[in-house]
Amino acid sequence: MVSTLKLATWNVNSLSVRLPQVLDWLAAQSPDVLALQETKLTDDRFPFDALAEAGWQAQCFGQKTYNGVALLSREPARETQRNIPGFDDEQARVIAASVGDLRVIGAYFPNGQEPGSDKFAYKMRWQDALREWVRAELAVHPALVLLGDFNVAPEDRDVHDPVAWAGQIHCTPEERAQFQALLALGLHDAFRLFDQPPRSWSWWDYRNLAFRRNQGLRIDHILVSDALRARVRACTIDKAPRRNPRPSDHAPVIVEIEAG
DNA sequence: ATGGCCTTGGTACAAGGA
Repeated sequence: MVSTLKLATWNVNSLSVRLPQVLDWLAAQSPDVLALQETKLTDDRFPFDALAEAGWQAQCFGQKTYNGVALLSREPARETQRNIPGFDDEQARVIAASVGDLRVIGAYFPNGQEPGSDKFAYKMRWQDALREWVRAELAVHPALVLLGDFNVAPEDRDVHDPVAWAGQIHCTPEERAQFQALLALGLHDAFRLFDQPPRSWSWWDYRNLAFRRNQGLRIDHILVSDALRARVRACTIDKAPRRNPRPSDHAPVIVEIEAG
């Protein structure tokens, strides 16, 4: 029997609010690794105990009110790295660790707010730094997964209404070029390694009945390195948690990788 | 319609998200 590793990413929009849903989802899906974004918790408030009781190890890197990332895993994580080395950042957006034979980088990319804004410039600068660090990580760890909330819809087919969104945040040429520059390091969008249903999104606005109308964006991604590409068996978006009462606005994305 | 929802902080509403 060939065993597979299951990794997932989920922007939970407050781990305090979503903890019961995260525990339910972990029990149902039993992933090997779950990368969380927007935990919105300082590390002293991280729910280690509830997760440990359910059998999950946790590495966290949080801050008050905004951002915050974590890696949950069945097996202990090694060589944990918080944020991008050499890039001075007050915002908690990256947590990386080794699990099994994989290097796993969980990331919450800046939103960017509006093209031309200071926040957009930060989004670009942050991605320049991330890319150079990932390049170095790939040289040391060829079996690498970069997953998280990338805050970019890579192509028009990742947008429910490409005309309305043209040039808007998440859809600008600059953001899409950044995504392509990541792929150019030798990474692959795991979701697009497979035939997928049309109109597949990972985020739906809370407003306008957007989920019911399936009006969303695919902005949460899992990139796998060249060395892993042939081992990827599936990549899916799990819409079920978006149907929960009080859901996150994002759905989890899951990848299955043949064990090395 | 520069909207509509959700979360935090904090206790009214502003900021941020996408």
